[in-house]
Amino acid sequence: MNEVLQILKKNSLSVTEGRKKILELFIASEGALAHADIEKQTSNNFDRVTVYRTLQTFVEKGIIHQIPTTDNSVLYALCRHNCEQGHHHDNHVHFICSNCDKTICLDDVTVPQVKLPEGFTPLQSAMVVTGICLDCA
Amino acid sequence: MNEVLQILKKNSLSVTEGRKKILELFIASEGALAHADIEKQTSNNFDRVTVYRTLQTFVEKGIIHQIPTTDNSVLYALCRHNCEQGHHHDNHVHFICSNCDKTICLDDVTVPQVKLPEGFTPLQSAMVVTGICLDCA
DNA sequence: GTAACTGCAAAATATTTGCATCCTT
DNA sequence: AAGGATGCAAATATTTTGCAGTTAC
Repeated sequence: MNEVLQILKKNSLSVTEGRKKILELFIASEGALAHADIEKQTSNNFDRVTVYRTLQTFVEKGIIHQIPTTDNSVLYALCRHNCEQGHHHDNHVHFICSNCDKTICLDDVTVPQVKLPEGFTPLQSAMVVTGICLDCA
Repeated sequence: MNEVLQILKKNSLSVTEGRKKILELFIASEGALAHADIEKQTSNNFDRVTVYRTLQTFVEKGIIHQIPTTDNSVLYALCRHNCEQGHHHDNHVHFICSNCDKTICLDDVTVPQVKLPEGFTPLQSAMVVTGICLDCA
């Protein structure tokens, strides 16, 4: 059984063309995708609304996670490790290339712990590094 | 001369009611503000478009910076240290309280360096920690 | 007086919702 | 067959742009 089917089955989602196609895009892409990217590559096949709803479902199920950005776009990427429904373990660093604008999940770079001031309790950390990526160096 | 005027003068911006009011909001707020927050607190005085343009100007001048979030909102906060036009030094950690939803700049907690894979050159780092804040503990 | 800032109107974009129809299981 | 997923239309929300009038310096 291929990866796409496995993921959908595991999360008890029905297997539909739209979900398969969008999952394939994520698997094919090294990095993260914006809603617009996905829409562009599926517009002949699916409605924009379907893309919205599919992404929302995937986030809820813990299949993809959202990546923080400073502009007002939202980026999504596959959860590679340990994500369960309602409880993301998205503790790797994201890298945004200021040259090619691609966002890359550095799965092997974990977000370091920081010491917070007295009284603050951390639950989750996210880190985004901007710079020049491997391909643009 | 008060702080608001100082900031505007230093960045050679003309002193207008809108800019003064918005800057005051930032200074009064411990944390970060969303466009919607600002609009809510100024809607009797200023047009929504003015808020957009003022925030944009402030970001360009390095007076405020944008904070990455995972939902698709954009948050802004005053740059306390060393920000110059076109070159933000926004290297402190941001804390988002999952209880009260406030975003707080932890100015004294600097973003740690991470070791990136071969070939990646970092230029800037941002870090967002989610958890329970001082007031909600 | 001049350049810059603002408000208003409107365009362009992005997101959400309702409902009828179709597909997966 | 039944529940869930999709497409379409339309309602909302968000952001941008143009231009005329006003304000700061």
